[in-house]
Amino acid sequence: MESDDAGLRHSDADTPERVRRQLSRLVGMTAGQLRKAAGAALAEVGAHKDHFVVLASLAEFGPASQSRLSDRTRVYRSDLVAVLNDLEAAGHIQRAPDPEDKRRNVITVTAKGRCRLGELDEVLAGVNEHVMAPLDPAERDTLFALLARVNAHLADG
Amino acid sequence: MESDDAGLRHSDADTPERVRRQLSRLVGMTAGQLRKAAGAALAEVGAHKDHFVVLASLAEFGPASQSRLSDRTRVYRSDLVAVLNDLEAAGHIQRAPDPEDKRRNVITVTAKGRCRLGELDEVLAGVNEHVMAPLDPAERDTLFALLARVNAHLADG
DNA sequence: CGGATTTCAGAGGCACTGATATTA
DNA sequence: CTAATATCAGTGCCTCTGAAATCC
Repeated sequence: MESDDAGLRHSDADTPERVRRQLSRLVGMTAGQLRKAAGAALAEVGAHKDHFVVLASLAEFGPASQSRLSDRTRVYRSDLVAVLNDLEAAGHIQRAPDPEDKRRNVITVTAKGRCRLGELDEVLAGVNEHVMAPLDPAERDTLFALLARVNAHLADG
Repeated sequence: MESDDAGLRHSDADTPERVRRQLSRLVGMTAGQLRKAAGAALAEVGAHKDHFVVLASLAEFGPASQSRLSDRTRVYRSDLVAVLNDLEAAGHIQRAPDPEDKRRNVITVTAKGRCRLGELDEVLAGVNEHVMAPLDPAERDTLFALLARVNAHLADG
């Protein structure tokens, strides 16, 4: 079908084919736009990408130390500190010293935090809907599946 | 078919579904990995992403002022200066004052520059092959087309 | 002692803005 | 005077590294 490569041809008349066939460029440009869209939407409600990820991980998998949270969310330990400071100041999480190991903090999501998570989830659902508007449901699944395969392949090697 | 969402399920057991269904996260992670792969491969031959883009644009569309080059490549005017300094020092391009408008420099790719472009193209072709290894040709086309459509849609709005 | 955890301080890449000097 | 060009300086976001302090 012609529509398969229509997107490619319509993209940049000023971009050489050599450049256009670089997946890294196309993915990079798209990532930048998505980051901007999600970042702006979250900023409107005073939130950040990592706030959402951390709250979601705590809500779904339960309390954890900062180290384990870092592993689960792929937010670096160093950066996690500021994120947790924000969430704690807003009353969305609680930081309590672990009685069994005084090196650790046990992070727990509060009721207010779960509410906040719902709010951020709605905001991001709106962004997702806007971003994937040109794709029908089957195409969205396909896009996710293809990206996930490339992603998993690169994570291994 | 089950294989359609297999990639999704196999991705992160530690990642909440709320997070996993954010396209911005999946695209962002993939972009990071691709950037690393391409960046490392180019660094091995002493090159940079923008060197390739600039050489390709000059080779395909001919000489241009820095301002026009910036428009064509989407490399900012400010950042383009350093890129052109590198390329000029290596003898890959020539910077000559425009006789018709003394504000402008006319940038021309040299024979050595065309040779360099071929070299970088091969390097990046290898990266592309490695990165898209798990996808068959039809899937690669589909991925490009879907991303291009999302991309074009976001570029408009 | 070696090893894990939290924290801070900072490097480096990329996208982007602002100011300045020069010339049209 | 205005507009455009090349250049330089610097901001902000994100990924990631290194080191210090505390505790096992």
